[in-house]
Amino acid sequence: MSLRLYDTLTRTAREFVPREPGKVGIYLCGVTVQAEPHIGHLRSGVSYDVLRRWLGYLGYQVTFVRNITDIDDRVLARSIDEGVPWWALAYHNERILADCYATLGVLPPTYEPRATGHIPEILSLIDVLIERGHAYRGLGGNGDVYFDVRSFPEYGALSRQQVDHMQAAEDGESRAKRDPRDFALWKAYKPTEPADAQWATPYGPGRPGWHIECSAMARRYLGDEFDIHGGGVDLVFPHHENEIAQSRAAGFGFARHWMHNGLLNHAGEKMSKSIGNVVYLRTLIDLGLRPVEIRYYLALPHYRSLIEYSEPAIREAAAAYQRIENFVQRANERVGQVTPTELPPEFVAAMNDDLNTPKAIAVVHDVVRDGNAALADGDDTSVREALAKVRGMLDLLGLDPLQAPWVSDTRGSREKELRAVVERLVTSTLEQREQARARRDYATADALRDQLKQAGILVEDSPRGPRWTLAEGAM
RNA sequence: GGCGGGAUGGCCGAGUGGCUUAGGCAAGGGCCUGCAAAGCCCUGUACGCGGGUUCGAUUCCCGCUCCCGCCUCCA
Repeated sequence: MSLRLYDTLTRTAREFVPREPGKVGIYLCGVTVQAEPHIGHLRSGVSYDVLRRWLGYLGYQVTFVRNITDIDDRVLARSIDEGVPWWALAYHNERILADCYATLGVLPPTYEPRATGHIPEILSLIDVLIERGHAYRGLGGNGDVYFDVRSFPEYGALSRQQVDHMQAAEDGESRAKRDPRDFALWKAYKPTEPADAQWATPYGPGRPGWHIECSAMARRYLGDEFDIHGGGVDLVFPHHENEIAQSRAAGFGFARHWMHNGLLNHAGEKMSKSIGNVVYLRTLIDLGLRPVEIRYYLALPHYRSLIEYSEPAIREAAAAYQRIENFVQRANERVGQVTPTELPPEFVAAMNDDLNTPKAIAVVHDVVRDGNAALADGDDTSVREALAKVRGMLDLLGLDPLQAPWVSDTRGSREKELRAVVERLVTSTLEQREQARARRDYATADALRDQLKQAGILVEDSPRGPRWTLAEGAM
């Protein structure tokens, strides 16, 4: 069974055929680091992380490039507002972004290039476009360089727009353009911008336009042609359309497959700083949600569907994840480490069908149910089998509770010792409780259980004796 | 105005021309338990509205309503 992925260019789910057998190159439009990322940005990160893990499962060697836009109008504007250097602002937010990704278990990309680190690549691409007659210097010598949309007949193919039907941008530079729809490859330095936000070039001092960096960096790390290009649906036009125009007009094959994730809305609108409806990762953590639960929430709906954020919905997702996690913990206590087994075919089929994670997770729940029944029946063979399957599936979604980063690393800390101490204390109390239960002194038994609960420890009885866990929010 | 996506049971969320019509959360009933927790079993009977195609449509076609996104910075 082969992987089928929806391709925005053809508007169909197509079989994924790598350019080179066994290898996949992916370019994902990352984030402009003008501010702290919100969970909408992070959703995109999680979606493509699942894709990447799945490609790895299918045996591909994945080169995953996710860029950082560290200079653009907004970064500069904000740096002036805040009175900090634009590069300091960008780096500060880049660190927060990296931290958020790590918190949600998003694997680091193979490369994470920054726009400002690729000025030479950008300039040489612009040169090629000028040479080939697809770009020109701003009329009247304004120092900008524009892409000539009319020179590229395919323009509009991705977004299915026709140049003539587009609303012309009414920016101040329109008089310097041959056509109002032409877009800037290079932007001349303006005195209102930070003095250090400029590079000397044959066209005059300035900085790159937004779209050109992706064309330049994708080529730098993935070559003239590569497998998959991804980003949010809000990037289809103009950003990705312009990338295609730049790269293909320059003579490169560019992306063979276009993927776009759905957005995350809040209060009926797209989450965005300017609308003011943003929710941050830390907001959710302050709500008592654990990162793994947040990841589950973001990974559960199909990547192309819209998520309308709401607190009840994310809490519900947390409860659903806990059900899975409960099984994994219990089963692990019973049978311990399991050897990886083949994944359920329904799971594989769902993932191969344009990454149908809701269906795939339904399979996880099905196996969890069987596993719970096996646990109740004391059928360790079946428990072991179910656990291996569940953990295998969860691992590909980045949700295995027994895998990093969800298990705490106690190496070199005293936490391990602390745990051992708690273990001894709880065990001793539980022994007293068992003695009380044995003599049918339930008042004492219940008092001991309540005492532990007060301390944040939940006790459950089973035919195999009591079991304890840390209560939710025991901190 | 142009281009796209969507409306599924109390809620979240897949999916399908008919067959026992995902999965989860919540709810009710049962089992298990000293009680509880966890778990297992059972129950609900949904596809925005109006037409059409069809033996049969939630699923295909047409129209309508409403929502979201893009066309300006945007994952």
